[in-house]
Amino acid sequence: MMKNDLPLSKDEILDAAEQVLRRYGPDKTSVVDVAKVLQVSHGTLYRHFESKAALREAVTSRWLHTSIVVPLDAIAGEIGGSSVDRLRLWLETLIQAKQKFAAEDIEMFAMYANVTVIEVEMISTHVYRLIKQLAQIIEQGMASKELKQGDSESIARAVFLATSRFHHPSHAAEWGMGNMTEDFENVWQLLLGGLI
Amino acid sequence: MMKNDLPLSKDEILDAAEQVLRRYGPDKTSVVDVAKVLQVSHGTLYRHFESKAALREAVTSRWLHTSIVVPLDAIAGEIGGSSVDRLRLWLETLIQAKQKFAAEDIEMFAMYANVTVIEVEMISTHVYRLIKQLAQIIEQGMASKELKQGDSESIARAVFLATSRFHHPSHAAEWGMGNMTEDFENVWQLLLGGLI
DNA sequence: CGAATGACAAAAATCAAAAAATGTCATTTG
DNA sequence: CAAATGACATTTTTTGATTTTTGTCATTCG
Repeated sequence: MMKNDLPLSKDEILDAAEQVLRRYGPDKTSVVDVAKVLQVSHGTLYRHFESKAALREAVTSRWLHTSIVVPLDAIAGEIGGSSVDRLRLWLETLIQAKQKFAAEDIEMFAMYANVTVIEVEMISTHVYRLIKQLAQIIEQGMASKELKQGDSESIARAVFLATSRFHHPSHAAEWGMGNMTEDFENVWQLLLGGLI
Repeated sequence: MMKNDLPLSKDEILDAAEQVLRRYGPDKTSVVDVAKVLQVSHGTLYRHFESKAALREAVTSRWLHTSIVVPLDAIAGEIGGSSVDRLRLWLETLIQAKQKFAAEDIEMFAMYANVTVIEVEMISTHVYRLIKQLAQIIEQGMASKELKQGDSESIARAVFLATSRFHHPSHAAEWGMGNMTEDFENVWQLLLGGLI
């Protein structure tokens, strides 16, 4: 029983999976539920994804890309203007996006937090991409003498790691408790001293 | 049925609890198990601790104090010598202690990681104590002009937060994966730039 | 023939009954 | 009489039987 004659695409499956996931949450979502939405048999989904884990990873990966990587890339890709400002904007955008999703897109964030623990490979790739963006900003700053010279990628990684508490999902419980804004401001000032 | 005529002390109970906990792990340890070791009835323990949670908290608190706070206090309390060196030593000692316990004293570390999530009050007190130690080192550095002037406590807090990834228990899974040593070195260099 | 199906075995989640643990307190003990 | 007990009600965990879900693949469909 197929929905229509068009062949089933990966993106259609991801759309359905994301929709079901948002409705039922990551724990209560089964492959059969996803298949039902698409009006196909669950066996069909296994022609497109190796396993349920692979499907979850794909959903998370796409979500991370569109809601985190793309917006940040727009900032990192800008040319001209102050690198320091752009660096700060990039970090604030990352942090706000994570904290906003943790509060509002709860089911997706729960899945992402889970995947972070399980799918180490996929997450390191994602993190590496983000660090590359940071390095891009930092390189520009070095070129314009706005920032101290140094190995942009090491420094980018250090900046990313030093701000983990504000964007890593395993700290989500602490967000919204203390003075996140003030804490970030202090860390930023400290890092800035090492950067300029 | 008492072990002997001496009245039961809190420390005796904590010793027994810690022993049972190390043997069975935090999940499988019951108040009755602890009472059995002490050869008293479990009701007796409730004369000394309000609840099982309070007992767990007390065990964790004592463990944190002797294995983390005291050794670090020795470093923070030293007088003379380079503050930068002491600061680095303090951080390395904290990080090594945490990572060592995560690997070797698995049951106690599991309980501590758990308590970190549940007993927010107790952990903030502990963290505040550590930040005070850091501030002490930083103040000395400021007095001797080794470090830039500034609000020592804000800076201490920023240093602590910026190094979270290396000592916060919710990152324990990541320890022993990548290049923790190199990553810390890079973060340290970055922070140092902001400090001196 | 490529895409989809659905029957099936194996693995995992669920649920309700049973067992164990927590926490209270009237009573006992030294 | 201060300290400890252990019987008891309540809550939580365990257990094992049952159901659901995952993943495979021989067969069907267009």
